[in-house]
Order: sequence, then C-alpha cells, then structure tokens
Amino acid sequence: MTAALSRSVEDYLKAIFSISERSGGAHAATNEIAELLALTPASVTGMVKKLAESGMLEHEPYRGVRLTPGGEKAALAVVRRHRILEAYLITKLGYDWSNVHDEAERLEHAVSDDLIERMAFALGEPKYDPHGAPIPTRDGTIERPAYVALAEVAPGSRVKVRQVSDDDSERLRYLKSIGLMPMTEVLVVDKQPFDGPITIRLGATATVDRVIGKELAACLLVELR
Amino acid sequence: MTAALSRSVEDYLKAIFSISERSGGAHAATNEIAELLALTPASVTGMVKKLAESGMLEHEPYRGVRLTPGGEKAALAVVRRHRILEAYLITKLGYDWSNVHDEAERLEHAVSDDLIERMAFALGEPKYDPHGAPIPTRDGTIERPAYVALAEVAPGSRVKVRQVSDDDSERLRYLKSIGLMPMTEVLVVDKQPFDGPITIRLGATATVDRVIGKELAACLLVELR
DNA sequence: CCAATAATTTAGGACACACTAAAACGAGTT
DNA sequence: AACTCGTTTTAGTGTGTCCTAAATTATTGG
Repeated sequence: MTAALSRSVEDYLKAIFSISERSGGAHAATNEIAELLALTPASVTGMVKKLAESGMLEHEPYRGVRLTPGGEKAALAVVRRHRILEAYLITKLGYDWSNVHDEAERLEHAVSDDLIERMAFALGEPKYDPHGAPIPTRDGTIERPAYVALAEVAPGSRVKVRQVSDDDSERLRYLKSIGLMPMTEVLVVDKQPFDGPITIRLGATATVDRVIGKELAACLLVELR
Repeated sequence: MTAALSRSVEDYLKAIFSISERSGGAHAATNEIAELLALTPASVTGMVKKLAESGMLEHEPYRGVRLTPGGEKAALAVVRRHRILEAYLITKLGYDWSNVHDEAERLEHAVSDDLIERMAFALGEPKYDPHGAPIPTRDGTIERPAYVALAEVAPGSRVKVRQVSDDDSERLRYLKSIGLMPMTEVLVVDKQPFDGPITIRLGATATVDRVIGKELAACLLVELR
C-alpha cells in the first residue's frame, strides 16, 4: 500500500477535505485550515508546501489548496475510519452522541484498516454514522447527499433533519436535549432576516415552537420534503 | 490527572517494566532497553536521562535503570491498556491469537482510560489476557503469579501452561498449531543438557511426544502441579 | 489608481526524538 | 596493576512539526 501517513498529514488532509466539501469543491484557504486545526497560518503554509510536493494536493500560492485525486482518497480513508469508529463506539460500547468525537479523533490515526473493516462488519456495513454523515466506502467513494442547511430554508417548509456536525459536544448535548437529531421532522415556522433566529416546530404533533440561533441552524443539514 | 505521556515515553516505560519483571526486579540495562525497542543504546541513554529528571525512574550511570513507584504506575497503565485491548480484539472482533499484538501496540497509545474501562466492562472485567498474562487493575496493582519457564522444569514434571509471550506472531501461530496454549497440560518427558531440546507430551491422553527447542520453552510459563 | 487591510508566505528558531562516531567507563584476565 | 572488550555515555546531526516576527501579495474602499 501507499506509505503510511503521519498523524499531522492525516489531520491536514481531513481538514482540507471537509473545508472544500463544505464550500462545494472550492479551494481551501490557508487561514481556514489553520483555524480548523488550531495552528498558525505560517505552519500551514509549510506543511501545504510539503504535501503539494508529495502530490497530495495542488497549491496556488495566495489562492488556496485543493486535494488531488490521490489526496482525496487518502482523506476519505481517514474520514471512513473516523465515522466507523464513531458508529462502533456508540453502538457497541455505550458512548454518547456528544462525546465520541474526541475518542474517534485520536483512534482514527492508530487503527488499521483491518480493524476498521471488522468494526464495519460487526455493525452491518453502515452507510451513515450516528450524526447522519455518509461513510466513505472502502474503495474511496462517498455519497454527496443534496442536503441544505436549516439556516437556508424558507419559512413554511417542512423538512427532515439528516445530518448534524459532530465536532462540538456542548452543541450536540443541547441538540439532543431538545430532540433535534437526524430523522427529526421539522416545520420552519418563521425566519428573521439578517441571519436572525429561526422559529421551528418539532415532530408531527408538537405544538410548542422553538427558536434557534443562526449558528445552530447552520450546522443542521436537512432534506426538503 | 498526570500530564499525558508521549508515545515514546510510554514505550520506554513499558519496556523497562517488562525487563525488570523478567529479571525479578533488577536494574534494566541500557542495552536491553535498546534491543527491546529496536533503538540504538545512545538514543536510550538520552531518553533515560529525561525520564530520570521527570521522576519516572532512577538512573545509576553505567549500572542501569529502575522505575520509581510513579513510573511503575504509569507503565502498568500502559500494560493494562495493552492487555485489555488484546482481550477485546480477540473476543469481540474476531482477531486471532497470533496477530493482535501489533494492533494493540498501536492502539494502547491512543485509547482513553474511559474506553479501556468500557471494554473491560464489556468483557466482564477479565483478570488475564488471552495469552495468560495478568491484567493490572485500574488502580495500578498487578498479580505476580509464581510461574516457571518450561525450560527450567525438571524432566518427569507434570505442568500446566499458564502464559505465553505475545510478541511474535510466527511463534504464536506455531504454538497454536501444536496445541500449546494456556491451560494445556504438559508432561515433561525429557530434557537434554546444555539448553538442549525438551521432549513433552501434551494433554492427559496424547501418546505422541513433541520436541521443542530452548527458545520456545523459554517463553512458555507453566505452573507446577 | 492607490493606500489600507487582511491573508499569506518567508525567515529563523525551538522541541522531541532518533541516529552515527568517538570517547569514557568497568570488569575480568593475565 | 595494566590491558582488553563489551557497555554506556557524550557530542554533534537530522527529521518532522510547530512557533513568532517580519515581509509580501491580493483585495477593496475612497
């Protein structure tokens, strides 16, 4: 197989992948990478140069970075490991929705592909992780569902929550406490302008409305119905 | 808790622990540590100096190294992680006796204590790992069974295999193939002098004798009966 | 079109951990 | 008591990854 990647390299690839996925395939900016990895931009420039030389990504100075097919494949392997781990830890070892992330984050760099496949098998080859994110396949393809951020949905829409960001355990705890999870049905009652709060009604029968802020609404991906 | 230890530091502590355990509490020589970790003695000297400064061990130059109580506790935590992992991977994920070691070796530095305790719980708080080695407790104590190497046993003795070294998958495969595993009953039929081969008879009923070499006999720990 | 601002890169260093080559040490033999 | 040999340590380097401070480039409001 391809030479083993260091922990740092894997983190960079995963970060770049997730940034360019969020932005729909655009270049990832040095700054964004630095913020996501909690490093200084200067450090990122250095590593990016190295990764560009090794063919994992293309770097247009001052413009940003994009993964090559090889780099994307490596990134997807890490993402697969992470998501299978989250699913396994929750399903088989009683981890909670809100605190698997950190454990998976460390383990994803240490587990072998063999172990991941055993976990995937034990889980019945899941297609989505517990936060609703699609799990890349063994051979490096990933489903790209056409979900929309709840923040973008027009008032009056009836939607179903499909995916939730997994990287902030506080947030996850809160979402769980109000019942906003994948598969929850939501009616968008009102949406204030200028990125204002959104009023939603949960489930089919609930009568109580909830108001959620923009930040929260941005990390909930929903399907229109 | 105590500041997290690096991967290298954990490896050193574990190595030193296992050397001084093998030798019954004696000092661990720089050379032995280097060989076990596949490093040069010079590198070991450097790291040992650092660990001595941080209070994990005592270093008498040119004489060797011994873990302090703090260092031993840290070492035992790593050993516990390793052994619980081996047990879990075999029991729950279908790993084989002969190839868990490497996987556990990498994971032991990445898993949290929380995860280890969940695994231990799922396994029913095992006291021994699949190779028969005692698992240190959460609070850092370890059983020290009075086992003897098969190589040391007098001819005519009837013994029971209790523990097998886990660090060579070839060897483990072979031992499994001839049925030499923890709990196997063995009659020592003959023992050639000058570290010569040992003839054994397996089980209570078997009639076929086996001849095994010194290296093999040295890594089988048995209980006299 | 230019200056201010924000993003990015360069330059120079630090830290952890490994290595090689050479010097220092200690123990057993003569 | 001196020599020899294996062990251990010192000295000097290299690699990977990060940092700060300063220089550079792109963008945008005037």
